[in-house]
Amino acid sequence: MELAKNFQHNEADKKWYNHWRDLGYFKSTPDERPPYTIVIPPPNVTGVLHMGHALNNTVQDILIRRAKMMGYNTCWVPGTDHASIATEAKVVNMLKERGLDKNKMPREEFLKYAMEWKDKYGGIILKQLEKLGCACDWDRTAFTMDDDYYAAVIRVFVELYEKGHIYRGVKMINWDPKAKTALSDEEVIHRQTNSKLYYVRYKIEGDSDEYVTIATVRPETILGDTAVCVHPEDERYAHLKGKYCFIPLINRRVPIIFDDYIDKEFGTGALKVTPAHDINDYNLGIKHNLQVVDTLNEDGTMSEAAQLYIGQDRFAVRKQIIEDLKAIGAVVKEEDYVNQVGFSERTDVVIEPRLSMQWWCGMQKMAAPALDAVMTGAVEFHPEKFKNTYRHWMGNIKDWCISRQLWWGQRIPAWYDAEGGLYVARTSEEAHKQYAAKKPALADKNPTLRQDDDVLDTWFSSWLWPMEVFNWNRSPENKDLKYYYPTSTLVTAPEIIFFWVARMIMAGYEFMGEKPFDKVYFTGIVRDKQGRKMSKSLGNSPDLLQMIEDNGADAVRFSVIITSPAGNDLLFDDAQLEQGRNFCNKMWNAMKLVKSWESRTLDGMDDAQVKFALDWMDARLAQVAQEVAEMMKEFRLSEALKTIYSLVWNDFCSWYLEWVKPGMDQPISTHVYERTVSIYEQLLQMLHPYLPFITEDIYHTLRERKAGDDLIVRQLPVYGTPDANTLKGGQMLQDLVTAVRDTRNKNNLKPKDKIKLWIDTAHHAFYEGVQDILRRQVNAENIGFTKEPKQGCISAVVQTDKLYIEANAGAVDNTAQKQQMQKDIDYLKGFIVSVNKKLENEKFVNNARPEVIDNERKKRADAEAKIKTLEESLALL
RNA sequence: GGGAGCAUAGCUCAGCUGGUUCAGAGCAUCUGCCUUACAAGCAGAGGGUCCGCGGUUCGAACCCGUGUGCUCCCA
Repeated sequence: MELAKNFQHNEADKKWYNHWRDLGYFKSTPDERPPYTIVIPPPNVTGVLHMGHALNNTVQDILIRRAKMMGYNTCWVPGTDHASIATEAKVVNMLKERGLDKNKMPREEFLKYAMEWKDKYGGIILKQLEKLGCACDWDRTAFTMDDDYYAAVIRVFVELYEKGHIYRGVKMINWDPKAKTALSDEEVIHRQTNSKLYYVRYKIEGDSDEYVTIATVRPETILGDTAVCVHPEDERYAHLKGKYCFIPLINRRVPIIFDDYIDKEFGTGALKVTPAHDINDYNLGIKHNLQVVDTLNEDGTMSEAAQLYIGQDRFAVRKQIIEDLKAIGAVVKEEDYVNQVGFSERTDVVIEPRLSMQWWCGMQKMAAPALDAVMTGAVEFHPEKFKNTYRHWMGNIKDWCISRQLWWGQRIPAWYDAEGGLYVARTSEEAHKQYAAKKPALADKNPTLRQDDDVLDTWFSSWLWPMEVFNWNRSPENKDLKYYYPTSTLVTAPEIIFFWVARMIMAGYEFMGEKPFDKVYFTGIVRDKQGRKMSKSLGNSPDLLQMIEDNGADAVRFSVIITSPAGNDLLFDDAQLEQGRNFCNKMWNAMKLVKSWESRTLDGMDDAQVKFALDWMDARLAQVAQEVAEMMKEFRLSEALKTIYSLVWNDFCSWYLEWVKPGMDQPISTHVYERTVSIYEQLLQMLHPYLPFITEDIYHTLRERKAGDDLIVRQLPVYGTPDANTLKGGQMLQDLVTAVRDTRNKNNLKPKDKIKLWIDTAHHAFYEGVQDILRRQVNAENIGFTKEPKQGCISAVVQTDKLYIEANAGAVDNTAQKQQMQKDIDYLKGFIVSVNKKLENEKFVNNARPEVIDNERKKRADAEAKIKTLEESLALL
């Protein structure tokens, strides 16, 4: 078979993904093996694959594939999240394009459109994950609005209500005037914003022409002011005790109140109090029994209660009211001011604090075991630093606003009767039963109970994800749930530690009595070369699918992992993509080389000459396997990949293959060939979780495989302890080769110029074993041993061995070499001085550990020996 | 305002319990090679005040303090 010049990723990606899937390698059913389970952080149905997903899902795929090769029964559950706000907005837009209006259709009709939209677009992102190579069990694909899932959410709501965790109440909430819904605190993003601080004076009641001046960045809320507050110890205002002032433009008479909540230094020290539109003002209002005037409509326009500007947008009014206040001389001054403004995570509009009746979930009780689990390490966080963040949030946790004024989502299972009575039940029938029990007299009059219009926060459904994807609600004792739960590892972004991770842990303990996962690995954030977060608005997010198409999934995976140290942000750069591509090419070429030997094998050849290479490569494999295992335990994926990369490129390609390479058209020992193939297979195994496609492809190209012999399921071998001497010998051999090549370079000897190499060494046995390799690697005609300096040769030193290079070339210029040797000698002498200082220091000898002292002595002895060798060689030059 | 983290080669980062064979890797750069798998390559090389200052210690990239700069989270 003629092999392609390069790895053809387009064909291979498709071919092997289908192969794995069709043979059922992604599927999992409980058996006697230990499980390794991951539930995908469900991407939003509205989304398309971006770099963040690429990183997150590549990490999960690596963990899954590695676990698969280590004998675990791996189960990676994919799925999507219904994303209440985002999806509803998309569907509303779609309707608008078709000339339809959500507000003019019944709820059921809207939901039909929404479901239609979800069916059409909701699966796109999962299809894209296939392109990346994700080994998900597609038969288990879940969705947070599936019927069973929906029922689970309702059940949880009812149970928590019955336990007293869930309640209904009026509180200050974060209102999104675009989506026209309440949001939880976590859905508000605070951003530094350039604003203006306006100083406005309010006339004091009475005959005198006295004013009190307040400062505000939201002048439109003046119309909702119901007091002015000052500090009780502020002498400037002491005389205003018991007085009233008038809100300008509308002349509302409001009291001047005193409270030590006030910061005397801020603004004028006098605060306008708007209980309906600021949480702190609201609290002040309760304390001082103030009137509440809600001046905003749900869409962010002014309400009738504002008296002025009714129906105009809040930001237009902000400008207009200042003009109008100026006209009556009420504006004292204005200045630039930088403050934090809350924006909606989904719609990016400015959030309005607003008093509103909503459903709340009490968090304190559920937080306790969840906090404990992470602090004691029952649930491990990687990197550990996130434990701090978690503790801080859990320690200051507030009740969760779970109702949303939307239709797309689980509708709140609460019913109201005509008198305002409330019934929380899983079904309408049950609600009616409750009603009948409570009001038997009215029950047979066929009462109408009205269900709450609102739906639940999406996170109120996704916090059940690790249990509900295994059908907790339908059958809590089912064998999948028992086998796969708690799941093994959750891989997610630190930005949703509160939204999701914390709440899943709470739900796990609350409903399962058990944590949802053993470990959480937080990946970094994907940034561009300049360190900016990748985002749609910046347009700095590359087209991932195109990137996969152009470079292959393996190169993309390589690039996102190689630059992504555990838990740190990832600076994405095309250079890494190229590195990944080059690496694939390198492996392909190595395969071609090995393949070219297949037809040249010869039984019974004497392979003593290359035995060292085989032993050394085996030792390196064992060593790296051990290192990689350690790194993977700590989620140091990037380091693990770097280590394997270097093993493949340097150890295997640059050294090993050269060491065993037969001469032009020469045969290769069958034994050496077989061992080489086996070594390559082991490298492929090690690498497979990171670069699944090319490794599987090479695995099958390397030799014919029986059905079912696929790399994805081939079990990793168990390696013994690598032989330290062999490893040391390999290093020595490499040092020798490099030293001779360097010397040749420095003396202008061309690679083709033949040399003779003489060695003065005490380690004959070692050289016997590697002589032939060394000879070929430095292109020497002959290697001999000597005890005497070789006159007329170029000399070099490796450790304490002296090398003499006899070249036919003309006069050699050894000035540079002399300088280098002298430099080395000087360095070593300095080194010995510092070691001696230590060894002569009584405090060091008395305090340091014995092995440290021994090591220092050994360093000194080694350095002395080396100096001696160097000096002798130098004298010769 | 509260909390967390970071600062090491041009860039991205390693450097676990302090011990000059410990100042490292990859990429980039430079030099020489179209050497019989690979120029998407091979062989070599250069490159650092380990952010500043102070302290602890026989000894500090590493520990402590402090300053500066940056990032993130929370209010």
